[in-house]
Amino acid sequence: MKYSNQTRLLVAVDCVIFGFDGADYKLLLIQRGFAPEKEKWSLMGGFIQPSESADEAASRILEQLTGLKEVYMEQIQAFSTPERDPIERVIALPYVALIDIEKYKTQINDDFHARWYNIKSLPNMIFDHKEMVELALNKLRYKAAFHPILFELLPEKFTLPQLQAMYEGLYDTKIDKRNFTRKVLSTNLLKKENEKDKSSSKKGAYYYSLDEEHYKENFTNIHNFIPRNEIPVGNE
Amino acid sequence: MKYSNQTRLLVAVDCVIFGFDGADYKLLLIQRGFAPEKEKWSLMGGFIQPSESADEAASRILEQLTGLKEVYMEQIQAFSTPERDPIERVIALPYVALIDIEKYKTQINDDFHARWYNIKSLPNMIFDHKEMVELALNKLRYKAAFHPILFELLPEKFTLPQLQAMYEGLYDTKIDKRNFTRKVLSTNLLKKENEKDKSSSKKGAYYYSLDEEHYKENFTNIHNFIPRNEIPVGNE
DNA sequence: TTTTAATAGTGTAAAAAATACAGTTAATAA
DNA sequence: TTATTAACTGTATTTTTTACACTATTAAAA
Repeated sequence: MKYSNQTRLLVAVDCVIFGFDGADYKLLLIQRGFAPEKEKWSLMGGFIQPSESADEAASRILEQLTGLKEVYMEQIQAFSTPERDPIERVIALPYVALIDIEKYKTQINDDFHARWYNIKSLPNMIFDHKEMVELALNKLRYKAAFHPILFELLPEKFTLPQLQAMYEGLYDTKIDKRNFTRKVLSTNLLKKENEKDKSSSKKGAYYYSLDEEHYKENFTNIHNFIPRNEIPVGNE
Repeated sequence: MKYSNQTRLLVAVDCVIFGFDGADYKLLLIQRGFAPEKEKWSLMGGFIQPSESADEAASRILEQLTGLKEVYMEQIQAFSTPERDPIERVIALPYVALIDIEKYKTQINDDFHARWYNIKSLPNMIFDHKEMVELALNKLRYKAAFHPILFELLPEKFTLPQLQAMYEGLYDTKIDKRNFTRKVLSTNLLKKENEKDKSSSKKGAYYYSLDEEHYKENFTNIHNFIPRNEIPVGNE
């Protein structure tokens, strides 16, 4: 038994995969292997299969490209205009994924000719993928203003200067070091390690790591790492 | 030309339509007119047609039931588990809609046997519609904590006690009247009218209305009408 | 006419949070 | 030993938020 006289459509998920390399935000793009727009740059995506939910499809597709499982992903608004794909109508469910850029470097799947692009100089992309990236970035800026999601971009151990650079990069602003440190440490989300990162200064900066338990418990709480006047006007 | 060897699916939008009657939040439900689950309560929904986007479908479906156009609507996360509809797989895109309950009362479309239910005593609903409502409520609570969206539920003229009752109802809490008034008026979103609502007190409460221009300009800004400790842990 | 009752309206002091701001420390390299 | 470079740290001020209670208005009742 089926619903009759209704049109069925292709439904795809597209992964907007962000990384942070210590200085810049990067987006992982692939070179599309098939027509139309063969060899143009594209988000990694795929059609939802009969056996899987959208979340499962997104995880599958992310793993296919990066080898990574259990990645922080979040669905954003569907893209659904009838003509967005010239071949055939496809409803796209975009997912924002935040990964530790180092974890991907080890596992390059050459099948897709993937490449990290600086988000400030993105290539032309197929269809409406650029819009998806813009929406994803707005969402990320909005959400990161209140929730500590950016930690997903960092390796297990990181320094406060790295953390601050990550926030400064996302909002393209300078934040006062003393105020930033105070706010971050007051959340008790971080544990100080007895080890320094000497790679970027003579003095060296202490490593910190996430207090995983506290992090999970307080993930959905409202935090405020960035100054009031840098909080973006909200797209969500 | 088509994408080959891919499964096409039905895609529906479902409208989670909220109203506020001065005391309680209400949800507009319909009695499903066809199998399966005929006569069970359901969100108003429908399949996306070939010519329309999801947003357009949601607007069409909302108008079909309520007669209202240009209603505040927002898409929330897709529901996509393969078995959610027993007849056939359907991907559902739920939309939250906020309407002035008075505007609907005048235009009851009897075809759907629609009814307002208090959100505190919802009937059994088909499929996963209850989950959609829960998700929509969480989203509403979260968003309304930072953005002045609840005004969409009020008529053109409303009083401060009404406004406060609406916020208190959503968060199921009591808010200090003086602090609430100060915060609300400091946004300059409201214009005081020279007229009182005498229906709920002898003294009468002054009507206020939205300063439409200021409202639209500041809609996406971050506001804070509710006390810090009532801000919900975030689902978004 | 006076009293009662019920809700609307209003201000201030204290606490908490956010901001602005600059000198000292540590370690390597010269 | 000195110079260089980035990490680290504290306080005073401003802004925001909170806590808290009495007066005003008017219709209805006495």
